[in-house]
Amino acid sequence: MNSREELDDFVKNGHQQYLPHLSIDPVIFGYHDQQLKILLLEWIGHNGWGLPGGFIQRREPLSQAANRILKERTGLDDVFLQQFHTFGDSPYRLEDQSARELSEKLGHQIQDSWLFERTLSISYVALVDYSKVIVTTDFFTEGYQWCDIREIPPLLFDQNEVVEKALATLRRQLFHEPIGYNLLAEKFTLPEIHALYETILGKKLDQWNFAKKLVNLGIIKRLAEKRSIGAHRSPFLYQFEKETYEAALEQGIVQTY
Amino acid sequence: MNSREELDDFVKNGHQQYLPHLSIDPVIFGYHDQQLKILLLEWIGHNGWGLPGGFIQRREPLSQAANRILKERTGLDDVFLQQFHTFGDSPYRLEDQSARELSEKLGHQIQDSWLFERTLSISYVALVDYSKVIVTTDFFTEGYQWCDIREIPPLLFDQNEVVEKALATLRRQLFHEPIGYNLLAEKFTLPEIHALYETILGKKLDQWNFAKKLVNLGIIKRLAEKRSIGAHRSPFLYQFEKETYEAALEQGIVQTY
DNA sequence: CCAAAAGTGTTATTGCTACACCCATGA
DNA sequence: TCATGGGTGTAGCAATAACACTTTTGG
Repeated sequence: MNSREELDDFVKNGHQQYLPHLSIDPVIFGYHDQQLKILLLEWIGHNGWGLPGGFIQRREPLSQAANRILKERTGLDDVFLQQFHTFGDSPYRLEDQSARELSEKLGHQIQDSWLFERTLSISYVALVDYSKVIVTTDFFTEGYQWCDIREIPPLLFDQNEVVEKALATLRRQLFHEPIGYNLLAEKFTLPEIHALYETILGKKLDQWNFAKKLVNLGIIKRLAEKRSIGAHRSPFLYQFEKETYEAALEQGIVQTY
Repeated sequence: MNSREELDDFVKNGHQQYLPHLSIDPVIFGYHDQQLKILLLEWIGHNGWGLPGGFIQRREPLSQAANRILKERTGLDDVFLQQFHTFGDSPYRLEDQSARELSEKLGHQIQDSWLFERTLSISYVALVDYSKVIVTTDFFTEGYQWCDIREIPPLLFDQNEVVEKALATLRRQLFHEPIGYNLLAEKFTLPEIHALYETILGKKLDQWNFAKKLVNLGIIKRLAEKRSIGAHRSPFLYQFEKETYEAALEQGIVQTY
């Protein structure tokens, strides 16, 4: 996967397998232990951090490509993954400079490559448990970090803007879908989901009101069981209400006048 | 613009000017006189209706391309236009069949064209006053209709799904932005904007509650003036609050827990 | 003065916020 | 029995929905 020959071939002939001018760039949020981070990859040459990305195979459905790319980088399947915007305005994306720089870093002297052409970025948000992720870097990257969302460094191209919009999307979705699906165990306690929401939203939420709202909206329901957590009162267990949520997905939010 | 030579050239060499594999397909909603319609174009050969569309010039920013395409078809500038999804999953979009059919209809025998390749569709919603529109068809279309949204016929490719999602987007936006901006005069009456909202949402709204909410949200404000409308009480005039709305645009909807 | 259109008021209900308070548990 | 974390109640306020009511206007 990483030999120089394969890389050369990818740079020169990748467009036979992949659609040119398009990339999929997922912003992968990782939650664990009340911390929210995003996955950044280090470009070869140590000159900058950027989002993971990938290309769409010529006959591969778009959403399948997004899932494949997520799996290639994280090893994970079946997580929250949602398209949120296609970026094609930034001046950075209009210049071939970016890919040319990359070429220099690689030590290649390639003048023509599909990678040097203008590329629009179809962006997705993903949300995973980063303690379960095994990161695999790609051709152009050789290191990674899970970076706290409050400490994001300047990224390549226009990706800081992409990350911002991704976070806004994630926060909005929180109110309309059971996003914690793959972050919490099948049965979870109120304090657990409460911490998750607080961390993603970046603010304190009243426990009681929070619980009442989630239950009222029909997103979660309380079970009869409790969990023993040692030296304290045993919390009830909850589950996501999958039917309610899927119905809500159909309709979207129905605000009324 | 419509000669056979030009068309031939476009089919054969258009990819030198435009990005292949990508199209912009705006769903153009037209409102007038309490009717909501969408613009459909008739494919050459009278075999089906579809959405207007266009391609992105190689060095043209995406949003500029969307605006250009809207202007080319409708003659209008500066209207509500918003990207909502990039479609790349439908089986129709994966087959080259679609463009090949088109070629047959054109009477051409072209075997290879960038137009025959897989194309992802970056879709936009637009909202215009259809009484102000002068429709111009493109290379591949030769007729048009403003079709009531309740009577949409089967469309080409996966475009029925696109239209549905567009309408959902439009209805959602209604609560977050002063969408009527280009549909109503600068100063308008409550009954006018009320009718607009009812028509777009497809349901009755209580006048009084509606007005109170819009004013509370700070989207519109009442002026001191009234308009004389003949044999009835003179309604007050209102204006959009542009500052409030642009601030709201930045933040998105801030739901709280 | 009447019909139609526009605008106003009022109430019941719901939901949200912000607290204060009580319970369970093992050290 | 105490510290800690978990769960409950409620009062006050704001938003909402439904509906009845009043005002304006030209004919």
